[in-house]
Parts: sequence; structure tokens; C-alpha cells
Amino acid sequence: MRRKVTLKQIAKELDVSISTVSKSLRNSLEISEDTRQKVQAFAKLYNYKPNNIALSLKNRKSKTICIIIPEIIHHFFATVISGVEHVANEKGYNVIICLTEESFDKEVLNMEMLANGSIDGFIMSLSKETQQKMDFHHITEVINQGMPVVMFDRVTNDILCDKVIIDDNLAAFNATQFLIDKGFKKIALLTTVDYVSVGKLRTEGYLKALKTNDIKLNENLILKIEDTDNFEHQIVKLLENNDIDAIFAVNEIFAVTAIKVASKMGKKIPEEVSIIGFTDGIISKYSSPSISTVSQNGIKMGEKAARMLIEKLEIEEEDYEEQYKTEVIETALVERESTIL
Amino acid sequence: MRRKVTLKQIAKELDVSISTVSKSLRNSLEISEDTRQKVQAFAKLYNYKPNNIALSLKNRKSKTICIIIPEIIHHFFATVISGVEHVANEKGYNVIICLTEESFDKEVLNMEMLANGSIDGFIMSLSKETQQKMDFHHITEVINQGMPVVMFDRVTNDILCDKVIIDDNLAAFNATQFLIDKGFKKIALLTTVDYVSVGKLRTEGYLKALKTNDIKLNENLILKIEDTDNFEHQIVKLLENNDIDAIFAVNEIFAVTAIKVASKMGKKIPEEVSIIGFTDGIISKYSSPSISTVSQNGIKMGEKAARMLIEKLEIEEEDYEEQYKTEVIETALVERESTIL
DNA sequence: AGTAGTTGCGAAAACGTTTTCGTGTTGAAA
DNA sequence: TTTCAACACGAAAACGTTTTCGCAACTACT
Repeated sequence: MRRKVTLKQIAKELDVSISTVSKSLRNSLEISEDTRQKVQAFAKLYNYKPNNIALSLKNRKSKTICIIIPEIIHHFFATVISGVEHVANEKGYNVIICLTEESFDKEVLNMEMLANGSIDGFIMSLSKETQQKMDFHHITEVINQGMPVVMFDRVTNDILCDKVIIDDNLAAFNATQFLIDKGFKKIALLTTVDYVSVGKLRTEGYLKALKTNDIKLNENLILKIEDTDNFEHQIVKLLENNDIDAIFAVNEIFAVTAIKVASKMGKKIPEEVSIIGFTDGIISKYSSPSISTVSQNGIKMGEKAARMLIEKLEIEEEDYEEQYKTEVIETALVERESTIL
Repeated sequence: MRRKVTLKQIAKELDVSISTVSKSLRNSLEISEDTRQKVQAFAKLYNYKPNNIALSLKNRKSKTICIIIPEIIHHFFATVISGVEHVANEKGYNVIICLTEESFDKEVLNMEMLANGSIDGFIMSLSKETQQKMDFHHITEVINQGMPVVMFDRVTNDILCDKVIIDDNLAAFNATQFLIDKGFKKIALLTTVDYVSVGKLRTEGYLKALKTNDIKLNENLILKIEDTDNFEHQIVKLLENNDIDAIFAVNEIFAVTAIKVASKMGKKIPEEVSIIGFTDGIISKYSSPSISTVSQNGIKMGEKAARMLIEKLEIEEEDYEEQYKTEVIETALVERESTIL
């Protein structure tokens, strides 16, 4: 067990000053060729690597960013992390993850914990509880301290910062329009409760599409699912009590569950009911039938968010100007087996 | 934009020494009640929080652990992270993630980068390339520096350290035995190439089950899939050229793909072919038919690994004794629709 | 020989903590 | 009045870097 060697030890060993060692290793011309060689050889021999923590303290930046998400066992968030990690790695940054488990308190705690030098900036998607409470003081706090924050997917207008989103409204509109263009008029909507920002927006897109096409809204066809644990019977009821020819679901789980339920009820998909989901995850891809879906490119979102954050981080203090952008990532409709041709 | 306040600033403002401030905040009896109150009030007012980096440097520990995995867009690894994060959080540790994308070089780079003070220990699962190369110098290096490492799932006997695994061999044996007990004798195996440690072990379990039950091995029924991108046609061929009544797949993707392929070929599942997968992920759960599978509790593995690592980290230097454990996490067979009753 | 410029290096400060040790002041006991 | 402990606080070192500045010693020019 050989502890890591430090500048001090090298200096002592070689009987020079710490400064000389440091400069030699950074190839400063201030130091004679001779000494440099000697120091470098010694450092290599003992496998010297500068201590990151000391560097962080000195430079007052940790080259680490934190991504805060509700949960990780969720394909979309996993893809976002992947995107973030990818560009972070490329730019020499580390990524710390924090899971809020949809809890406001954990979100606050995590941010407070890390905002004290450990990290240089945040990339985050709000927890459900935070969205419900509409309490964002922890975020303003951090921003006021001069720490950049980039929000993605689940964002809020109450905070001024960079954001990366998809046009949930438009994407939902397009998906619904797609169904309408196929000739469907009795389109059910499986959505979340309204305080989930993306759910709300997607619901609005659905409504807009109906309106645009002069289809009368039937409230009975809209199912707002609160508890994501046990909602199959709600879908059963929806399908039993209504004559439905297509379903638009605001996420994968809702979509695949609808398929399962419908199949069990003997409805053929897509012949009798067409289904479109949201989030192009692994479920949609491997489901039978595979699910047509609005693809929300998590990797791209993550990459974009990371790029925006790092850009902010690397602006020199003096040329800093407060200016926030909201980037909209393109979505696409991926046609698979759950919709008729 | 109010920069974070430091001990120094408080000291200056209150006209006392830095030591006094520090002690007051830690409620040292050395400082008079009066001064303590004053300092604490001031600190609270200005929302003082100690700088983590400075603490890390001082204490020579960062309270951060790193988890290195091949990829994150993979249900199993996501669950492991979730488990790790959960106990890390509980114990006051942060989690840094590194993705190797199955690349040896990235694995080495990441470890070297972080082993310099940034983190206190590693939790890792080997990349495919590393397993193929059998080059583990980067890991021994880190361990020699006195940094604890816990390996999980994809481990190697060449490294002495704590490990968390499932009994892949036994689990595969049981799954195969389960099929045999149903009366099947023509059981195909969809597995990986041998250098993937878990794939190899699972293959061995399958072979053992056949042997134990005196079923003659038919090499044609074993498909070793190398390229995970485009292997459907291989499965098609397997099913076309052989009379098969059951399939054991060493992962979810293989299993669900087998289902898709078989269904397309008109084979009824589970009536004509029963299928068992490995890894109880989201695909198996939501596939139609849902897939019977060997459940490998990622959360538990992550939790266990984190606990083992943190335990090592918190042992006092003097009572440290080199002793490594390998924990085996229980697996279970989850019966779903892809196997007959 | 005297001056100016170059070369090579070291001391020390800084980043923000914690902690050990020292020291001056007070109060009480002898 | 002297002595000593208790009290309240500050100086400084330490963690491991980088960087500024200062200072010798040498070289080269008048």
C-alpha cells in the first residue's frame, strides 16, 4: 500500500523547493532544462498525479456538475444522464447524480449539500412534489450564489435560467393530429394529473388538435391517472364504457398498459384500436405490438443541457452577462406496429 | 449575486479570529457563550455553509464514491445505481457516475482521473473490453494506493477485493431445471460470447442442468450472440432448423427478441415454446406475453455494494485488516406468461 | 570595472477549513 | 500579596496545489 506522492515529497527527495517541482512538471521555462528533466523523471517513476481536491480548492472550481432527477430507473432519465455524462466527460467534467425520488425535501437537501464548493453547476428536472408545491427557493438561492442551473423537461416559468425542453404541446398536437389524419375521431387520452408540467402541456396539445379539427371534446375519453401503481382497472373502465378507436398516452407505461388491457379485452391492435405513446423507450420498442411513439431524444437533451451549463461555466467572470436561453429539442413521431398504416 | 461567505469574512466582520469563528460554530466550550451566540447568529444571517472542498482537503476524504458501469441505459445497471445512491445518500456520501461504454480505455481513464483525491472508493462492473483483455492493472493500482474497490456482477477472480454477485451458474441451472421439470427436453440457449463472465457462468449452469437430468447436449441449440445489434436472423435460423420446445435466454433483450421472432414465425408462446429470460427488467414485465425471468435484484446489489464500500471507508486506519468478502445476492424465478403452468 | 539584463530558483501567499498549542486575563485560594 | 487554575481567545500549521515576486548569480555590454 503505497500512498500517493505529493509535490512536497518530491521536493524533499530531490532537495529542491516545492515551487520548482510544480513549475518543472508544468514545463515552465523558468526552470532549467536539466532540473525539469530530473523532476519529471522522478515524478513519472513515482507515478505522481496532482491531487484534484487541492486543485479544486485553489481554482475554486471542481470540474464537477450535478444532475438532479426524480428517479433513475426510468428510461428517459437514464438517457438524459447518458447524454450529460457524454459531453461532461468530453469536456473534462465529472457528473454527480442525485435522486430526489419525487420528494421536495430531498431535492432541497441535495442542492444545499452540494452547492458549497463540491460542484460547479446543476442540471435538473423538478420533482413532482416541487412542482406541486411551487416552492423554488432552493433554486433561486443557488442561482443567486452565482451557480449556473440548467433545467430540463420538467421546468418552471418561475425560475429564470437556461432550459432544455421539448415542445410538449406541439408534440402532443402532432401525435393527435396524426391519429385524426388516419380518420379517427374517438380518441382517448391517458394523461397525468395537471401539476406535472409535461402532462399538462401534452393534454393541452391533445385538446388543441381536437379543436383545430372541429372534433367535439368528450370528457369521458380523458383519463387523468394520479397513482401510477394501480391504474389498469381505470383503463378497463374507460374502454368498456366508451367507443374508442384510438388512444394517445402521455408516456410509455400508460401506452403499454393500454395495449395489455385492450388485448386482454379482445380488442385487436392496431386493427380496432390504434395507440400512440410518448417517450421512445425500450418498452415501446420491444412491446408486441411495438408502440408508435413521440420520440423525445433524451440523449440530445442531456447533451444540450450539459453543453449549455459548461459554456456558462467557462465564460470568464468579467464577460459574464445574465442571459438565459430555452432550447427546444425536436421530437419525432416514430411509427411502429400499434398504429395502422 | 452574493458569493458564499467564509470563516475569514465572518471573522473580519466580527473582529475576532478565524479560529474563534470556527470553534463557535462547532459549539466549542472553549469559546464564551456570548461570543458563540454572536457568531452563530451572524453565520445564520449570512447563511454560512462550510466549503466542502476545503473540508475534503483537510480531512483527506471527499465523502464521495464513484460507480463505474458499462452503460446506464440498461435497466439492471440503473437499478444498481439506484441502490447505491440510496445507501450513499443515507450515509452522507455523494455518488459520481462514470460510463465506460464497454471500453477498456475509458475505464482506465476514469479510474485514474478520480483516484486522485476526488473520491474515496469505487464500485464497479467491468467493461466487456476489460474482461476480454483481462488487463486489470488499473484496478490493482488503485487498490494498492489504499482505495477500497467493490466489484459487482461482472467481476474477476484476478482481483482481490470485495464483490457482490449473484450465483449466475446456480440461477441458470435453476431456470433450466424449471423448464426440464415442465417436461421440456429440447431447450435452446441464447447466450453471449464466453468472455462475458456472467454469460459464461449462465451457460455453464444450463449445461449442468442438462447433464444432471441426463439430457443429451445438442450443440445446435446453443446460440452465442456476439453482436447485440443485429441477431434476429440468427434466432430465426435457430428456430427454423431445430425442433425446440423451450428457450432460456441469458438476458432480457435476447428473451424478448426470441418472443418477437417466434411470434412472427407463428409459434404460440407459451403453448408451443416456453421462454425464460434473465434480469427482471421493465421489458420482461411489460412484454406481451410478459416474460418469466430470473430476477436479479439490482437494487439489493447496489445497496449491498455501497454498504460494503462505506464500511471499509469508515474503519479506522489502525484496525484495518485486509479481508475481502464476496456476497451472493439471492435470485428468484419470476413466473409470468411466457412459460406454461 | 561597473552596469544592466538574463537565468534559475525559493519564499510565501492564497484557496477554506480544523485543531493544537500558546498566552494573556481573570478570579479565587493560600 | 502571591500563586495557580480556569477561562477566552488567537497564531499558526496542516491538507496539496499554483503563482507572484524577490533575489542571487551569472553573462554581456560599455
